[in-house]
Amino acid sequence: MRQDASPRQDQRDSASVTLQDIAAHAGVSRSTVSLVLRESPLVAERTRLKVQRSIKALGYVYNRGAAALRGSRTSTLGVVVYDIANPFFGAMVAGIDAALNREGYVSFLANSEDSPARQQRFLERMREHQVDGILLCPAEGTDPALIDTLDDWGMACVQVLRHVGEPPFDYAGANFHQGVCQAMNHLVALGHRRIAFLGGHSEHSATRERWQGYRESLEHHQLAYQRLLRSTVTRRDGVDMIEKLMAESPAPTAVVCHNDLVAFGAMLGLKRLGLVPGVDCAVIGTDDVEEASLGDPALTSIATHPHAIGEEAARLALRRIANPAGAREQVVLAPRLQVRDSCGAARPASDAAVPDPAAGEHA
Amino acid sequence: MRQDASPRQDQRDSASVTLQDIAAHAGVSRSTVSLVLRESPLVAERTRLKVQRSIKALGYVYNRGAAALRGSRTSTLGVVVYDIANPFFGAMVAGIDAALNREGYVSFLANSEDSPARQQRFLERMREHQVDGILLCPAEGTDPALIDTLDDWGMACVQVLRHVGEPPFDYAGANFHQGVCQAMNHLVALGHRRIAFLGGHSEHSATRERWQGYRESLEHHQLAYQRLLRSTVTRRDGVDMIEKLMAESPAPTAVVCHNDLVAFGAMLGLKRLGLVPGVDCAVIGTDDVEEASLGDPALTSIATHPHAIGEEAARLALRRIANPAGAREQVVLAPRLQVRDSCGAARPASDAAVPDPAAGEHA
DNA sequence: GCTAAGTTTTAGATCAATCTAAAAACAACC
DNA sequence: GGTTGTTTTTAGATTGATCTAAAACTTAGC
Repeated sequence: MRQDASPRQDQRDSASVTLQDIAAHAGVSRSTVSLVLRESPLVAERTRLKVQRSIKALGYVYNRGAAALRGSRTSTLGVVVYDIANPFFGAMVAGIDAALNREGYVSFLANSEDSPARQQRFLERMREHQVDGILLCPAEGTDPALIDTLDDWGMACVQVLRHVGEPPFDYAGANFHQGVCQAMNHLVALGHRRIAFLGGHSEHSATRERWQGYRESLEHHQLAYQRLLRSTVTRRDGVDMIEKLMAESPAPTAVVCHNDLVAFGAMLGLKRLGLVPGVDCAVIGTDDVEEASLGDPALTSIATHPHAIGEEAARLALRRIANPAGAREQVVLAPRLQVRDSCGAARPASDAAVPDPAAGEHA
Repeated sequence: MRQDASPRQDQRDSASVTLQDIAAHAGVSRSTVSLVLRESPLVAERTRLKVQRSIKALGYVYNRGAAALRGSRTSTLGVVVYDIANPFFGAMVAGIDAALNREGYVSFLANSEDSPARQQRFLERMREHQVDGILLCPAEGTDPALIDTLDDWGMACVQVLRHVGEPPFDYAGANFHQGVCQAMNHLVALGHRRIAFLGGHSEHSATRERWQGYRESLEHHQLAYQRLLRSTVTRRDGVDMIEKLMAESPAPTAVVCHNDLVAFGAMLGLKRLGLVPGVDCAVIGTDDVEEASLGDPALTSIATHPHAIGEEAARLALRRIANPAGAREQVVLAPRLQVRDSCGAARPASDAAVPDPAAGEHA
C-alpha cells in the first residue's frame, strides 16, 4: 500500500533489532558490529560494507540508552533558562540548538521561572539521566555552591548570561558593562548631560555589570546628574519609571534601559505624556530584539546577540565535556550600539546651563 | 569545610552508588531495593525504612538509563517547534514544561526552523533515545506519512497548533476558525463592511482554518468586499500589506491579521501613511501576546492562550503514553476576543453608501 | 506439630550496548 | 614449514537496573 522507501516491511513488527540480530544476519560477531557502528579503523573494508548492508536491511536503530550504560557519554545536555517566553531567551535557545545539532548532541530544556527549587528539581533529574553537561542561566537566588555541586556530580556546567559564585567558572555572555558605556558615550557626544538608567532587579551579575557601566560613565564624563531606578524589567515598568522621572525637576534628557521591553515602555510613557521619544527625551534599549527596528520611532539599542551567545555557550560546554580538566573559560561577546531614531540630540531649549558645542558636531 | 546537609562526604569519590551497594549496606537483596525505589506495596514497612536510610546514607542516584533499558518507559518526551524565538512558542513551551514537570517527565527540545530535514534528523535521534512520545508542531512541507511512521516507531505523537494528514490523530490547538468569526462579528457589529484579512503562508492547517473563518463570515454577513492577502507573518509583512491595501480604492475599513506581529506592522504602516489605527482603519490581531495591551493604540486581539495549549498538549501526550490504544483526541481551545482600542467603529465619513445604524449601538 | 495460605524476600536471567584481552587469520621472512 | 608480526575478529565480562519464578518466612487452622 504505502510506497515509501524505508524498509519497514522487512522488520518483525516493532520488536527492536539489536546488534545480535545484525551479527547473525551478517555472519559476524556482536563486537564487530559494534566496531562498525563506531567507525573503528580496526574493521576490514569488506566486513564493514557487509555489516552496513545488514544494518540497513534490518532497519536497525541505535540504542543510545544501552550505549550510555556501558560507555561514558550520553550525548545529551540540560539547558535551564528562567523565562523561555522572553524572545531573547528564545533566540538564545535557538543558537544553542543550532550548535548542538551540528555535533549530534540533543538537549533537555527546563524553564525555571526564576525558582531555585524548580531549578534544583530539574538538575537532579538531569543527573538521573546522566547528561554530559548543563547550560545554566541561574535562577534568581541560586546558591553559588550549586556550581561546585554540579562539578562534583561530574556534569560540565556553563553559566550563561548571568553567573553566580566566584571565577574561575565557565561562562558565556555579553559585555553589558561595555554596552552601557557605548550608549553613554553616544549620548554624551550628542550633548546629553542628564542621563538616567532604567531598570534592573536585585543582585544579578548581568544587572550589576550594567549599573557599573552607568556609574563609571557618569564619573568618566564628570556628569553630576545620577538617577538609577531599580525595577523588574517589563514594558509596564518602563511606562511607570519614565512617568515618574519626567515629573521630576530637573527631568533627564535621555534614558538608557535595562532591556528593550523597558525601552518600549519608556517610549510609550513619553507619548502618553505628550512628549516625543528621541526629541523630548532620548531612549536607548538593550538586546536589539527584532521589534526594535520597527518601533515608532525606531529604537536605538545595545545589540547583545542572543543567538551567538547561545552558540558560544554550547560550544564551550562541548569543549569542557571533551576536556573536563581544562582551564575554565569566559566567553564575553562585545555588544554593538545599533543607532536608530530614538536618541536625537538633547534639545538646546531645555534648561541646560551651557549648551554643549559638541552636540553640533555629532547631530 | 562546606556546611551543607548533603551527605557528600560519605560517598566514595564520584564513583556511582548502585542498587548492589545499597543492598549490601542495608543487608537485603538488590531486588528488594529495586522494589523500595518503585514504591512497591510488596515490601514490609521495616525493610522499607531500613533501605531508605541506606539510600540516603550512600547518596544514591537513580540511573534512569539503566532502568529504561530493562523497563518500557524513559519518562522523556521530544518537543519540536519551528520558531522558538517567537514568544508565542516560548509561552507554549513554558506550558508544556509546567505540565510535564508535575508528572516527573522531562523533554528534549528542537527548533526545526521549518525544515523537514532537520525535523527528521531530530526525530530519528529521539527514536535512538527512546523517548515515550513527541509533541510536534510540524515543519512546513512535512510529509503526512510522518505521523504513521512515528506510530510505527512506537512513539506517541501529539500534533500541536498545526496538523498534517487526516484524522484521527492526537492534536491540541486553538479554534482559529471560531476566533476569526468572533473578530468578524465584532467588526460587523461596529458597522464595518469592507474587511480584509492579512497574512498566512502556504497550506498550513492553522492558516486554512483562519481563511475559512474569514470567508464564511463574509458569506454569513453577506459582505461583497473580499480581500485576502497571503504572506509570511512578520511585522514587516504587516507594513507592506497595509500600505498596499490603503492605496486601493475602495480601501478596507478594517483588517484582521494572521497574528499580532502582522497587526503591529499594520498599525505602524497606517501611522506612516498619516492614518490613525482604530479610527481610520480598525486592526485586529491574533494570539494576544503580552505586547498587545501596550501598543499605541492598544491592540484588539484574538487570544489563543499558548500556555494553555502547551499544557493540554503535554497532558494529552501523557494520556496517550499511558494508553497507546485509546481513541485519538483533538483538544481545541476556544479563543477569546480581547477588545481594546485598535478597532473603533467604521467612520461615517468614509465612502460607505449607507451608514449602518448598528454602529451606534456598539460603539 | 503439621499443612495451607499468605506475605516478603531473593537468585538469576535479561535488556542492548561497550570493553578487554585473547584468539584467529593472514602475510612476510628465513 | 615454522616463526614472527600484523591485522581482524571474537568470546565473555560488564554496566545498573527490572522481571520472573521460586524460596523463605509468617500466620492461621485443625
